[in-house]
Amino acid sequence: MARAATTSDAFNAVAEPRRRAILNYIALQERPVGEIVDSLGLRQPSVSKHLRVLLEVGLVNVRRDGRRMLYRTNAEAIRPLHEWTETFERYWRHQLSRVKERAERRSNASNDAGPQFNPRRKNDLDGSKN
Amino acid sequence: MARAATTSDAFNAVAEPRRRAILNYIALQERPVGEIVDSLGLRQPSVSKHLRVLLEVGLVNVRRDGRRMLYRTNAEAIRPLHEWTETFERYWRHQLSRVKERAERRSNASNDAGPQFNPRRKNDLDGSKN
DNA sequence: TTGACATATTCCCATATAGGAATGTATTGT
DNA sequence: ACAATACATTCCTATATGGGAATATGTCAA
Repeated sequence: MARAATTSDAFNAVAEPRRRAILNYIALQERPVGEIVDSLGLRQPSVSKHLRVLLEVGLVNVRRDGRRMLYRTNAEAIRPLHEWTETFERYWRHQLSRVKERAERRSNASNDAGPQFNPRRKNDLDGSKN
Repeated sequence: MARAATTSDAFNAVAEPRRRAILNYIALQERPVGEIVDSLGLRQPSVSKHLRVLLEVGLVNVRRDGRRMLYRTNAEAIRPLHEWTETFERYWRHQLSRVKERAERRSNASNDAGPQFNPRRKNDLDGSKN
């Protein structure tokens, strides 16, 4: 299977940084595509495509105004993300102290797992086969 | 260009629902991989791969305990997501009322853009030569 | 050492991008 | 009708995925 579609939910849709930038930009006021293009320095087709994704997952609303299309963030659709992240809020409150403890212990003995992320290098230099 | 790597940041990493499930599961207590596998009903290699992604973006920590690897959510890494979504909180506070207004206006006249998402069907049935 | 247990990694592949370029469509003004 | 404006869509392509299956790696126990 491949990665889930960007249009499958808000989580996937906002994974793309430009889409977040767009959402930020049109959160307060509805804006025509052209303004988004100019303000964010993206190409027009690119913006249209991003807006399409955002529209499909309900993260923005549109309204036509003459030849222009006015888009605006639908903040309500961001709420699920907010709520999911919120469930972790109480954990990081507690963890701040715990991290400090670790750092201090580390200055003495070394009984931990070492670097958090230290994968075997892809091209190792020793002569091991494979 | 293709989509950004799942390991490029927390936003991309948590776009995958199973990774969120894992983060939820190991938020309170560190757990060995096998428990995650059993509890979430996923395959072991799959869980290992997801944990690898989460580890690369700092969303989990690991520690070895004998033959087992104990993983735990690093809530601190979720904070950026929380903060980003938080900036929209004040918007949905205001929008609840606005949505209601719309719905009411809709019962009378129809001056809006119609359905929010109503794309041209992919395989149209009329004889138009594309 | 050997075997069992716990995890990690590799290989293969169908699928979904996101950008660039080109083109299509809708709306307005003349 | 026609040109201009504002967007949307299509086509193409390099790239990254996530699952399945198989295999590798690491650790403990006898």
